[in-house]
Amino acid sequence: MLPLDDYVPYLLNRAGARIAASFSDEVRPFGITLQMWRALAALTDRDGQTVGELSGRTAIEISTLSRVLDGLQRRKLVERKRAEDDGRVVTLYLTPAGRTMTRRVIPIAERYERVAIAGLSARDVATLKRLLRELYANMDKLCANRAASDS
Amino acid sequence: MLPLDDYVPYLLNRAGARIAASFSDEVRPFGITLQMWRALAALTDRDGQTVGELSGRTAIEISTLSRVLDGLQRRKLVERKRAEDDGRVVTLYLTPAGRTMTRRVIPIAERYERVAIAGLSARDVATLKRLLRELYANMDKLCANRAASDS
DNA sequence: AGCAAATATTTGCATTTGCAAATATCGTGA
DNA sequence: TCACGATATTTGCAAATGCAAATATTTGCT
Repeated sequence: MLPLDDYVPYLLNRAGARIAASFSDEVRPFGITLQMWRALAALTDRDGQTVGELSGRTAIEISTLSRVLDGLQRRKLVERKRAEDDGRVVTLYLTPAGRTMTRRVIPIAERYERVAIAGLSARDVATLKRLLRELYANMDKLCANRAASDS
Repeated sequence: MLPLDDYVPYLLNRAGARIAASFSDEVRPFGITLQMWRALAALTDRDGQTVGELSGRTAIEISTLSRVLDGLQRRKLVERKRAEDDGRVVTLYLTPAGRTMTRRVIPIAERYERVAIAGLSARDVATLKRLLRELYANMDKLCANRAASDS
């Protein structure tokens, strides 16, 4: 049979959905959505990324991301620049207001990290992070294979 | 600063989004969505659940779930029954067609489990499952606290 | 140089989502 | 028993999402 509580994708989805819902509530007062925050955070981490890179890093579907960026741009938190060397590519930069927004939200994000891993040992947390990264890499490989076999 | 690749909610969201997107592609040919599958799987695990219970178990927002159930009912995969002892409650049952659908999709789900955890030791997998369950419980506590303080 | 294929991003359109309000039923205390 | 608050589910409506097609630019081939 199907032991649901022992099935990794289910556990992952469920935990992810719960934390996403809570965090959405937290950033709403700032006038941004969870996806907007995820894009902002990824841009804070590294400036000047392209839309495609950002999509890969955040796992936000690229056309969705394009509209998330519309919102961020309208709110003057992010700037889009057409790259000079390759006119197809759009590079993304935080505005000063975007940086301010990030500074304000980071404490909340840090609180969520603490709440999420409450009661876990440092060793467990390190393991969890490593495993989530490996899992992501595994799914990436699958995507690549599927893309290759579609052609 | 914000070491994004070391931040649990981000890693979780990212891995969850990626696996969800791939799995959606897999169940689409069966005419169902990922959320429909998650509901079906949870009902296979235990029959006769209420809408609220199912929402809690799947972390699908309850009004969304209500409409997911509309879809499942229209496809004759799930039946809604008003409970006899409490007229507010709706209990949910798989139809034979629902059970057939589940039987067909389970092999795909099992393949995804294998792909997701490829390269991880049995010990690591056990740890991952335990940690994901604890994390979910932690977020549940947070939700409960927030709900209490809102009143 | 010139054109077809490849790559990056955006947009059209239909579906899905979720907050808030509505609806339906139950439980409790006067 | 009759209101009134609590609980369970559904629905209204606006926003978010994602597939497929459109657009814009570059690269490779001749």
